[in-house]
Amino acid sequence: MVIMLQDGSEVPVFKQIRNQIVMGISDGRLQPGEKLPTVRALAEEIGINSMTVNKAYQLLKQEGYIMTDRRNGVRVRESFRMIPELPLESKEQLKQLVSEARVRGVSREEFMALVEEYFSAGQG
Amino acid sequence: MVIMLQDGSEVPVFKQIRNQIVMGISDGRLQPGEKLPTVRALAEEIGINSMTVNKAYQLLKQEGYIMTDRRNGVRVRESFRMIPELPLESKEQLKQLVSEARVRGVSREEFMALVEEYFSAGQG
Amino acid sequence: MVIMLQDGSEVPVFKQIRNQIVMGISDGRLQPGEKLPTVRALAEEIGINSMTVNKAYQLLKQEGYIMTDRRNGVRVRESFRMIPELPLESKEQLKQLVSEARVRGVSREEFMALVEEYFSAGQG
Amino acid sequence: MVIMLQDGSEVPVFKQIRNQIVMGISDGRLQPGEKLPTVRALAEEIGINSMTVNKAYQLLKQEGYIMTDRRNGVRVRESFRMIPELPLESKEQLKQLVSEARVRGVSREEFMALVEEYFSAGQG
DNA sequence: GTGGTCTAGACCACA
DNA sequence: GTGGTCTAGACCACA
Repeated sequence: MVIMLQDGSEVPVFKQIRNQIVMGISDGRLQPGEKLPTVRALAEEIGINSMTVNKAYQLLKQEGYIMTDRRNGVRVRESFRMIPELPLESKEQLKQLVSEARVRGVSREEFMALVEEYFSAGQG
Repeated sequence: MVIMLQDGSEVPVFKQIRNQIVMGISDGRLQPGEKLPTVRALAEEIGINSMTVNKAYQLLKQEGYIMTDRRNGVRVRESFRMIPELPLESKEQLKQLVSEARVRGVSREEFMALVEEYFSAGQG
Repeated sequence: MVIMLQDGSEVPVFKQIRNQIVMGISDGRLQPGEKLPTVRALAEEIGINSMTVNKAYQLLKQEGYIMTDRRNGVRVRESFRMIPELPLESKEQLKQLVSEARVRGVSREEFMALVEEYFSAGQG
Repeated sequence: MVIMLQDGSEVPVFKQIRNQIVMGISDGRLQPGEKLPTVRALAEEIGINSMTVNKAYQLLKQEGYIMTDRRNGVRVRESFRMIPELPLESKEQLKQLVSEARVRGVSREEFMALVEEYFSAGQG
């Protein structure tokens, strides 16, 4: 999976990496148990410092998405055993996005269509 | 409308203010043409630096949600003349939220239900 | 509260800081809502890099013990709303310590006495 | 006795092996004088590098739990001749665990109950 | 000033 | 080689 950094983004680099890996897992480009590039390899590939990759991996590990160990490098977790619910913070973000849509005159249907589209991405 | 700042939030204060005003407009608590408190008044009410409120107002003005004139202070715009579409950045955020939901095992239906709920908030 | 680093310790510096702050909260030397030193101040006081202090604070924040914001600096959280249970990892550690004690011939009573002593430290 | 490695654990493999053997001795699954598998045999059984098993055995030997001789291989010591006291480091760990418990609202009684449970494991 | 991010570079334990 | 830690130093947005 290719990680693409957005250049002028507000989102910090380590968060962008984290986000893209979560998306990769979500749409099936990254399979459970699949090996991720080593900290150094990814750092070199993207052209950033390895501490930054490390930070992204630490975050993903803490969130339960990946596992790191010195024997096997970094791998996507086999099972996520998370509560099947959006975290509160994500709900707040969604609420904000809906507000945004409403104010701008985006209809419920159009918004739903977007959600549909994103939900169907990747593994259908 | 009361602005409530979240204490330990990651979201910067100026952004919180901006977000809550957009939500207020979205759910009808703030009507088109309605007068907003002055920068100084709001700053005092919330107990923060007025530079921060100013920053929020500047952003809202630039986004086309409010307008200021020297005689009438700050008011919600009568009409927004915006393209009825989510900005690209918001779309990206939504995509990320959907990924997050999918990875966590939140179903399309549950996600849709949340969207429904938020869309119906306020002006129903 | 004074943070004391152990020199030759296996425990990484950022973890030592984290541990001592948790102990400080536990025994009442750090009160809910109390202000902690700034990242830079603590770094200088201990004589280490501020990134390391930052790392400790990030961890504490993520665990829900402290709050950081640009207005108020770093503060101990008012309420912890955690599940009143030891995390699995801590239970495993305790199990290991008990094994250690048993093998070495430390009696149940002696072990309990230690626990009592530590439980009574500080706020009695 | 079967050694089970935890996959994504923070605890290094050699330490996991050491810990489990100590627990085995503690709860009676390993008897004084009992023969342990050779380094190579255990390494093969677990599927790891024999250097790692060797490291675990070295540590156990140095701590006085096991002994090796060329003729009889590796065996659990008959008697441990240790001071019946927890090493300082273990005491510090226990102190930290108690802090953790207190901060999280785990009562003295609940903590004691855990200790009881672990003390009673195995040989009752 | 304050927390947060990022880099270049070094070093370490583990495997 | 691999993840992890730490430093010195720079820079940024926010307040």
